[in-house]
Amino acid sequence: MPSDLRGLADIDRLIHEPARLALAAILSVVESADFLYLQRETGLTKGNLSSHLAKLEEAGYIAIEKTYRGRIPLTLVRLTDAGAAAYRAYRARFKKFLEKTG
Amino acid sequence: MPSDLRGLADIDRLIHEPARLALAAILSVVESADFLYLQRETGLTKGNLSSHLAKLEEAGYIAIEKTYRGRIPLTLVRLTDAGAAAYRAYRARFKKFLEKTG
DNA sequence: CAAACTAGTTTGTTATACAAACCATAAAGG
DNA sequence: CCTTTATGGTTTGTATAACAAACTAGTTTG
Repeated sequence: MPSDLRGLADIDRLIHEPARLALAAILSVVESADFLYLQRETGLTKGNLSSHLAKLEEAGYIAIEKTYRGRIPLTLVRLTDAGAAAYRAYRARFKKFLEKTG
Repeated sequence: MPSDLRGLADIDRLIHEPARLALAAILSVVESADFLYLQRETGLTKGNLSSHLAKLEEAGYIAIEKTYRGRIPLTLVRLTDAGAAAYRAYRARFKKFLEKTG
């Protein structure tokens, strides 16, 4: 039991943050999503979404592809394998916590 | 589904923080605990434990009683009703997220 | 009586999340 | 045209935050 609690300390903070957790949850089921879709779904401002995406990209959890729809810029985001694995691990870790402390 | 994700944004950050989540988990099952016991269980330094406890106390989630064991100071901590309710709500919220995004 | 231990708190640094301002391009209106 | 208005973002600034390290105060031990 104690070890389960201490384990919380080294949970993946990158995914633990609610905004990014929501992003991971969306991206885990959609192949890819564009910036504005993510903004609508999460309710984040553009600024915050941009910086959260930057962090996830730095970590290698997502890949960002900047392209165009016609001549309007379009930013496509998808979860990398590493990102999907991190998300799964996070969920498993948290689920275990909820069960053990049920 | 979107509404479930946006709901993450207003999850209780005070409890969401892993160190405090561990504290809440412990306190939810022990009636009361002293400072050093909490430190051992969580693996936190005294400084961090002290400041996390201060935050939980400010929020009214815990009550701190400073007393003595012989002539050695002893800090006893227990979850308030509000704290217990917040912890339950947090768990319920997160459990729902895990289920919906399963 | 000095060293070391117990039980914490205060202080300082670094990182983080969020909001607001900014920038570039494109379509629309007069 | 050319100047608003909308689209699609990025950069910048600020207030909180977590964490570690230093400090305080009293106590026991050698």
